[in-house]
Amino acid sequence: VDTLVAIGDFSKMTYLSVKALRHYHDVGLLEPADIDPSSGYRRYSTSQVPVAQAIRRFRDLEMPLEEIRLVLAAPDEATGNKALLRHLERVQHQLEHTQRTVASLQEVLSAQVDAAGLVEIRHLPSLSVVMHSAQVEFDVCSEWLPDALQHLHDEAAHSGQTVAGVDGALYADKFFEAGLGEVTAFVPIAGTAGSTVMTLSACTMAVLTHEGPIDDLDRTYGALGTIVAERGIAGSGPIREHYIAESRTEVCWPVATADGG
Amino acid sequence: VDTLVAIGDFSKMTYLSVKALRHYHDVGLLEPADIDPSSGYRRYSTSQVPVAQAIRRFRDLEMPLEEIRLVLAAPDEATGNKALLRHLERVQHQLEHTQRTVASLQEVLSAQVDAAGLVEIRHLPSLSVVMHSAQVEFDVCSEWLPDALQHLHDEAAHSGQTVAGVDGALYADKFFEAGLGEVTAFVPIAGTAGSTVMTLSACTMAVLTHEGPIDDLDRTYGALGTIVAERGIAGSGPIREHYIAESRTEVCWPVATADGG
DNA sequence: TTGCTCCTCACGTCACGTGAGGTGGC
DNA sequence: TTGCTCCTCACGTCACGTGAGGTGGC
Repeated sequence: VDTLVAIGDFSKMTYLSVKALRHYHDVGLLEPADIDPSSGYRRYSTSQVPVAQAIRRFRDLEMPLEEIRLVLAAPDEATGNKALLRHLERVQHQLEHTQRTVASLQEVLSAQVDAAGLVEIRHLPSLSVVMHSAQVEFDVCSEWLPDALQHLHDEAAHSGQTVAGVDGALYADKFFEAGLGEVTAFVPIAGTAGSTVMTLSACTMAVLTHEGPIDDLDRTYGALGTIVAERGIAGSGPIREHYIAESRTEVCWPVATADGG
Repeated sequence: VDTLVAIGDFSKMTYLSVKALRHYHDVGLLEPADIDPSSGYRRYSTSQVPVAQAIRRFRDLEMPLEEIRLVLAAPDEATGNKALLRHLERVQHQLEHTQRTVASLQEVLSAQVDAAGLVEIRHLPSLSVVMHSAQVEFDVCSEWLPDALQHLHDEAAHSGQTVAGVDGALYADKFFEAGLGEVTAFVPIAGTAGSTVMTLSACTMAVLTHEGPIDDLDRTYGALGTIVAERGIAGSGPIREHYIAESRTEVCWPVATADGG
């Protein structure tokens, strides 16, 4: 009942290149309905047109072939839709990020911020916190962090602990340098350490407050790192951020102290 | 006067991974300010922070490294901005396309269009036209075609020719099958062939009218190709489109005729 | 002196694209 | 019979990432 067509015709019906179709066959994403045993010619059924067009749309949304395979092979529609929606959310975030990047590009191309007078060397006292650490990819951190902080707040409320300060996070060097590393979300808690409450030890850091769109946070990192390097006071340890308000973030850069802290 | 920092610190100041920084050095996009001759250690100047951050933003916008190099190496600002704006236009188109794709995804995932009753076998008479052919990439055709048609209209007006029909284009098989092939834009002209006016010879084609968003044009191709294949009337030659109105396109698929036309 | 940072290959990844060289179908 | 379509390798591309194996700096 199905009509079979050669790969060239199927290409025109789906807007997928012949090379792409052969690749999808190789990786088992879209198998031809039939293969001529003597010539090896692929024959596609016209009933495969819709799935091929769906694949093309997924690829237009930059969905990886493996994810497309999962969506198409989902045992039920709910499972497939869940994976699809997760990807669409990511696309949506990417879209918004791109638009903000375009909007702020001119500003960024102008000269570097001069923030020398705004950097403050601050002794941060030790702090009782609930915390959660994980290996996080740079690209997904902006999705991971709010979830992690929300969880910490929920747990604190649930166990009757009192939040006693502003949310924050620690970022291992590798997180920046390799694009993947340990990130620790923390929420300050009143009282002293116990089974769930940990202590962040005191340290001295150079602090610069970032105000404005979070996409420009790198500019504050650049300005702060520059000043620490110019003064020759670089220390070691994770970078720390304090989330004062929606568009107000303190960036804390480790500096060396006389006592080696 | 410049302060030099190691690659790890520069990574944190710019949000570029160490691997990316080394790669940019290898390809000559961003050279360290200094390289230790004995150890090979790269040293970056804090004054390089802004250009590195600009590179990161360009990459966020998927600008290829070669294009970034051109923007950064532009002899004057106008030249660089021109290349940048061209890319931003492409990004903007991509953004809009992605948003339309997301919006129409549900619809597309439903069953294939049944257009059997709407396909018409039509004998297209020979036609006097002004035309322009070029090798066009699939991805840029929607930008190329309006320009090409506009040029043809301008030339026709300039040489006193009368437009006598609706704009159209021919698409070689390779355009779809290899993602790159000959596309011919044409505008019908009153009168007969001369030095600039050519003749499209008569042919018989299966015609299906696409209505609605242009992003769904593949669905009409799929439906039309399916019907031609099912009836076993496939012919050869380029596919032809007629641009009747803003969201109304006739798709013409070559069919075989008794006389071999 | 001990780690830690940094170095250079060499190879892998992802989704195809690019030929080369050859056979099958109408 | 002649092209034209289709086939299978093998390798290239782009922008890095992933180790392996080793040296330098504080």
